[in-house]
Amino acid sequence: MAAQAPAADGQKQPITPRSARGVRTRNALIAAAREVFERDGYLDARITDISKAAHVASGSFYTYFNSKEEIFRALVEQVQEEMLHPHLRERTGITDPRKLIDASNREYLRAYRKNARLMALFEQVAQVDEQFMALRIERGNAFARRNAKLIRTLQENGQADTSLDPLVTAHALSVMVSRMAYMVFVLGQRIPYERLVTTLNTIWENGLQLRDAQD
Amino acid sequence: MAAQAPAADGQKQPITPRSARGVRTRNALIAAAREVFERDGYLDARITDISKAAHVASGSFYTYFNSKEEIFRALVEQVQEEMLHPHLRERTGITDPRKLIDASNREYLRAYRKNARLMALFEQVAQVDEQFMALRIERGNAFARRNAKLIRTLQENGQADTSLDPLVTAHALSVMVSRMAYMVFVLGQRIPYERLVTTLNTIWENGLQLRDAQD
Amino acid sequence: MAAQAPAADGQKQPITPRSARGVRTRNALIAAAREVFERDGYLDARITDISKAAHVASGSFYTYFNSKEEIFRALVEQVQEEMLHPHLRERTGITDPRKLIDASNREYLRAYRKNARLMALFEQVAQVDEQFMALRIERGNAFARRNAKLIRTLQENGQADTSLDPLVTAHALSVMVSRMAYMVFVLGQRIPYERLVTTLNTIWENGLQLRDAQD
Amino acid sequence: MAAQAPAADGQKQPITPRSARGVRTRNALIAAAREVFERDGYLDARITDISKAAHVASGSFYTYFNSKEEIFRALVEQVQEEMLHPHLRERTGITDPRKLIDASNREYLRAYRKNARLMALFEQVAQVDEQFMALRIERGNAFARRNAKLIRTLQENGQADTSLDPLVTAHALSVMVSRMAYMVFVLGQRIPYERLVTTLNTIWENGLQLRDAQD
DNA sequence: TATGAATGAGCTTTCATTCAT
DNA sequence: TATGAATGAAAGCTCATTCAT
Repeated sequence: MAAQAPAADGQKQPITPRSARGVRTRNALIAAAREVFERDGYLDARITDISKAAHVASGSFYTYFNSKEEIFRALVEQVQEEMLHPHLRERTGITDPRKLIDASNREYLRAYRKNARLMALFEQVAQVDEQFMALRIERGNAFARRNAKLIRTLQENGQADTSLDPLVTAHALSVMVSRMAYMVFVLGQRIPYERLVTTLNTIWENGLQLRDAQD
Repeated sequence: MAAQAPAADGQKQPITPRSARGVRTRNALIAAAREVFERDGYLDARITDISKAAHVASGSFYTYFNSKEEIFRALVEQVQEEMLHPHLRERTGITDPRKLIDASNREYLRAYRKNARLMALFEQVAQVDEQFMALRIERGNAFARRNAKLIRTLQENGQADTSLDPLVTAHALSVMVSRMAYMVFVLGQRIPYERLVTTLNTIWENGLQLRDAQD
Repeated sequence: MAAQAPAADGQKQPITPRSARGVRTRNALIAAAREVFERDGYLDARITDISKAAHVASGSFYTYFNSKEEIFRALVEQVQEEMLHPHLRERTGITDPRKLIDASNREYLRAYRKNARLMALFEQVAQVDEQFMALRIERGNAFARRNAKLIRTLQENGQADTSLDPLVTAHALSVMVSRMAYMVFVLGQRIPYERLVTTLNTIWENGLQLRDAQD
Repeated sequence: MAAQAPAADGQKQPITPRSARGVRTRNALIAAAREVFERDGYLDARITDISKAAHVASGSFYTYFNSKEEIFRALVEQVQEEMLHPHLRERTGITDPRKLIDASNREYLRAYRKNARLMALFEQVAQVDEQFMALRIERGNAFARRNAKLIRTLQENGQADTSLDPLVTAHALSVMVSRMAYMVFVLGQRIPYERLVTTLNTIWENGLQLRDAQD
């Protein structure tokens, strides 16, 4: 009958801010975290520095977060809201596979380039934090499943190589794109943007042996 | 604290063992490092633990290495000797592109699977140590350049899609394979081995639009 | 170990206390440092012991200082404020050279005796820390220059041996006094105080061949 | 009846070399110690470095010495033999006080300058090693007693100021000379050599109010 | 809520000294 | 005697986390 259980499960007290000031402080901390993480890397970022960057006393950090992991997760959530779009097909109505592939790749690469420092950070954290790694894996799987469905449809329509395993293929083509994005935008491999897009598009299309519908 | 400069004759002391016993100890340390790194991860590995695993006193570590980085590098060098093979084509005499692709992918995936924990470790360290990352990039570039040359030849012989940029394509197909290896053997994505090989082979072949020589 | 450079914004963290409590702690550390330095000597003093003597945790030391050198320098500064007096002549109005010499020597020896342990410490640190040695040299030079001026005036008035180089003489007579102070008050050479003063006075006077103004 | 007691008093076994090789090694170590001490300072000198400089295995050090102190003492002894001269008066037959003072000061300053690095070292070690400090004190006292005797004689002959305490005066004039030598030859105070000698001579003579014998 | 100082576990690193060969 | 590696006690220093105000 208790409307609100008293949160307490042995942990401390990370608050959900009640006052406007609290909200501001919490947001300042998240913004500062992003700044410090991107500048120093996740591992070298000290909680102290985050507080300092947020112009907040070092102890105040613990009013809202229990650890570096926790604020990182908060940061990820916030960023995700910004980066999350409804699915391309639904959004744009594109049905031509070639156009869909092109649009997807372009959208992905553009977003990656724009948030390159953040993506580098995610890559780093995945190597360090198992939970975050698990999150990425799950996200990758979901994405691959979606693409697998598309491939399967194309195969059924006689538009794609039926010898390919849809799910494995979806994984392979996805990691190819994301890894190239990493190589170019994070590691700085010098490949002109348009050539990158075109090449990836072509490998997708060739790889699937995409052809126009038989109808 | 020191009135005078610290004797400075370059670096510290790490020696190359002169006695048989020294060689044994150094090797024991490297073996222990591998064990500890694979078990605890690079970041959580403590020098103390490496010494302990090698059954030597903590200070003995510093007889041969100055830091975790340094012993890691020594480990990499040692492993590389084991893993380094002459190039496949030269070694096997295979010239048929399909067979070459198949043989390459099989060899790579087999080696990756066999050393999966080590590869996971490398992935982690690359995120943490700039020098090591640079090393991998350079190695990746060299590998891609070799493959690009092969692709260019195929294009010239009319055996491959000439609209593809050879170097970018080489990079893309390489990262696809290596990243899938990571996904399967390190992250544990459940994909049957043979299906993995076949799918990757097919994407390579399709991707390049490989066809038999014209003549 | 760090992939990125360590945040680098110059030095480390040593802060100037903002709160009253902070001031107290910092002072407690300096007082403890003096205690430990005088007891164990500069070299054998461990930072741990200073913290212990100040009744703070070992890490608290680093809130205010980065090293033993640094706290030593803070100690010196604090002591200097206590020991610094305006110049004797200005202060007392004494003009008779004999009286001035007597007053100077007495004042110096009294202060030295009072702070003997500290002076011993300074002597030790000068042998160990180049910066501190440099400081003392400069101070000695300034003192000698002042005395040299006095000597030059006396020579011009026909009250002192004109064959003497004023600056070298000033140095020589100064080190004589300070070194005798060290010998007696630090090393424990048993010379009655009054005899010490009288002898040094006489050597000064004789040494300069001091005589009454000719007028 | 035991002709040779077995040395053992709980300490280890520092040997007096029996073989020619042993003598050579021991001497090489002492020479190397001097080199390293002068280069790095006493405190920063590591036993390891001394062995290295002597081209001897690190463990061999302990065949001849138990510690840094011990080899330092051996070094001092060896150096002393080189630097020890019979007393000036006996040696030269000089009796004129002025000439004697001049000869003494010149000899002292020349030797100091020649061995400046070593003298700097002694100064440093005295601040660190009580036994060595005691040694220097005793040596200084002996020297002062000798000079005091000379002063007393001069006073009795009416050639020196009888108001001076001979022993304190001897100390004071001695430390003046030795400290000026330190200042010039170790600390690098720029005073021309001849001016230094002359000034010190004059202060001695004036200080004692030296005059020709009355007879 | 905010502040900023205090805490102390945890790891690194050095080197004098020992010891098996 | 000589060798050169092994040992391990001692400090140093960092920073996440706590806490009194």
